[in-house]
Amino acid sequence: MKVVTLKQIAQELNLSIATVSKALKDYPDISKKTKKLVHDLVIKLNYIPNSSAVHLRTQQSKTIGVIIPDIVHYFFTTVINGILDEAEKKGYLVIIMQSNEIFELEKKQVDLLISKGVDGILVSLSNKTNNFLHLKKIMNHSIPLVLFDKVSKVINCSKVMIDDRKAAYDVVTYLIKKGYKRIAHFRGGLDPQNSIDRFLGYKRALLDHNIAFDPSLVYICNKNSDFKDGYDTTNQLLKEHGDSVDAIFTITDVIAIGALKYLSDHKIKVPESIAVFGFSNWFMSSVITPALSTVEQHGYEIGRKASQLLLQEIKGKQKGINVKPQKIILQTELVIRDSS
Amino acid sequence: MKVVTLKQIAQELNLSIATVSKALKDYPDISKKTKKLVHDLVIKLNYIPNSSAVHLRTQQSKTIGVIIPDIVHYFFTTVINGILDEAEKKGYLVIIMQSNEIFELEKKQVDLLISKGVDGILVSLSNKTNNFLHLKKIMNHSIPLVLFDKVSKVINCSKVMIDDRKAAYDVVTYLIKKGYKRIAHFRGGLDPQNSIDRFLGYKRALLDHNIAFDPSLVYICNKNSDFKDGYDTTNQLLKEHGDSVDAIFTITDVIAIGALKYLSDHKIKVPESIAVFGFSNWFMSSVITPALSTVEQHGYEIGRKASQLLLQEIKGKQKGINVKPQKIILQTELVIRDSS
DNA sequence: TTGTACGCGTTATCAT
DNA sequence: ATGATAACGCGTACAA
Repeated sequence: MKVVTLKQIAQELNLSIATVSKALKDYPDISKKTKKLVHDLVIKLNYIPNSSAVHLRTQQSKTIGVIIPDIVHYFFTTVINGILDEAEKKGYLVIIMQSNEIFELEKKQVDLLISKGVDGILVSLSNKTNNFLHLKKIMNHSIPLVLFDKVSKVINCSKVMIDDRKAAYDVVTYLIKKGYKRIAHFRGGLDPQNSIDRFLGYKRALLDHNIAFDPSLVYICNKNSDFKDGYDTTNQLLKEHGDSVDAIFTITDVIAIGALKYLSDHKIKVPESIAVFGFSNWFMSSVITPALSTVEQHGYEIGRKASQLLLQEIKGKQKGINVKPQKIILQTELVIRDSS
Repeated sequence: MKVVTLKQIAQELNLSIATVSKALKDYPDISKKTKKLVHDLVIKLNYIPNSSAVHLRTQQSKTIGVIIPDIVHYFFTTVINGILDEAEKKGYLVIIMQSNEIFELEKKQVDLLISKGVDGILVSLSNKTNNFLHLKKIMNHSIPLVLFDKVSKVINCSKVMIDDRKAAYDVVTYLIKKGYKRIAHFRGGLDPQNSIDRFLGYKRALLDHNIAFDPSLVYICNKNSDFKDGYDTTNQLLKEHGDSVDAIFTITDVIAIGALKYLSDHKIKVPESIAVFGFSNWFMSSVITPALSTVEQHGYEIGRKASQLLLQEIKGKQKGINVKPQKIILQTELVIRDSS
């Protein structure tokens, strides 16, 4: 079956391409009769417009691009879900690219998306991203850009995120109120903003409640950011601090679950001997025993909002309105379960 | 910053568009001097070719489309990861669409992808897909199509899948050899091929080992295909069969974990009183207590192979070679842990 | 060695 | 009510 174009339809009906095109777009100056003729043949021949041609002509690709560090991550998966739903509703397609936490890749992917002529771009920065020329390039091309989750303070574009510092503060305050005093923190790397912010929230909460901040209780736990990291770091923690520690606050649920596994393997009772508190509310967290206390981060909502914002900016741009960058901070909530 | 086209470059250098274009493509009939001039300006102005124009001209979009039922699924996530890696390697972009297990959506998404002019399409069918005209349409447009995981026997295109029947057969045979005799099966819906095949493998294994097949031990467990289904169905199973049952084989790990949770909540020992066997080797399965026995399905590999196959067919088509549909069946393996 | 001219499929303005 | 025509940006056969 040959691919059907307006031209074929026009020939078949002895009409001009222009007329067919207008008939399909329901222009008022085309007769009912012709419109019906065209519509019927279009259905019969299964005509599907060529979006590249439309794109070239209209300067709209009806496509947005997304760059995320890692798709195999429950949290990102929920975000993407939100993005897809919102985009789909407005008739946009989504190109997804994975930076694998590699800065060079992230840069290349930006170029690819620009070359594709996407109408807008959503980015969650890789942990290794430490300069932002590629984001500037996006803005220089006046392509709407929205950062989500892993954002940078340096770039002046719309952002959708949570208040990591506050969330961490709330966790640690909760633990302190519950009577825990020696609270360890398994943090992420030194660069990512959310790793920094969660750490700062942790520290601030301690100080605000007159508990000395002990740097030796803070572990960087980002080898692979997986469950084994949590397992191994717990091992190290207990070796270095014995049972003086009475709680662990981890930067992700996966790491918390690694910690729980270690504690369970070594018959250390949770939360009696040590409490564990995670971050993200990975749905698995409610299923394990003991169920994990954690922070609900509303990934789907983050994706939906980011998509909405982007689509708004795209629309604004097309209308020639200059939309100001917005910063949306979504609320988080403590989810208290059995591990704390 | 205005968007840069070949035209701008040409004007700036007082050359024709054709010369600039050829210089960039390293045509032998362009002088070194001109090439250097062009390249330098291209870098300075940050020229990025417009892919829609290229697409229109070359009939290649360097883009493939993927339709999957549900992205928030560890298994699919790993598949997508494989797809992205392979596509990226060959310079292809990936448009991901989610059917949400809705047949109507799946059909619409096929149209969208065709209209986008993707060079090829990968589909994992929704559970509710019961006719295949939309897939036929893809093939009629002579767009390469590869089905993966959830495939249909009716359509004659390339497929990448596992042998569900054999995998299930292996599981049940293993359980029988271990001494389990009253083995329940929590299956999926009646339509999806892999649900059917796993069930058939289960049944065949029983019969081959002289264990009567008892239909009352088979539960359809697909309300949401989540952990709660497993929890509730286990409840129902025990209510109806008491402790005569000594093993449960579930269609997915998530459901198995729901079952484990129920058993743990009710102090029923696993595997002493009841063994549990899952399917997929979701990475969480190794972390819970007791660690879940399951079937490794190699999702990443499925994605990689499917992508490879598709890219091959695309290449073949462009060379005018007619590539025969291939069927790749990837090996599965039993992963024996503590729950069986 | 460089440039001219055409076409990919569509939209939209302006004639007829 | 319909059609001729130009334009979007690029690639390439052919002419100069």
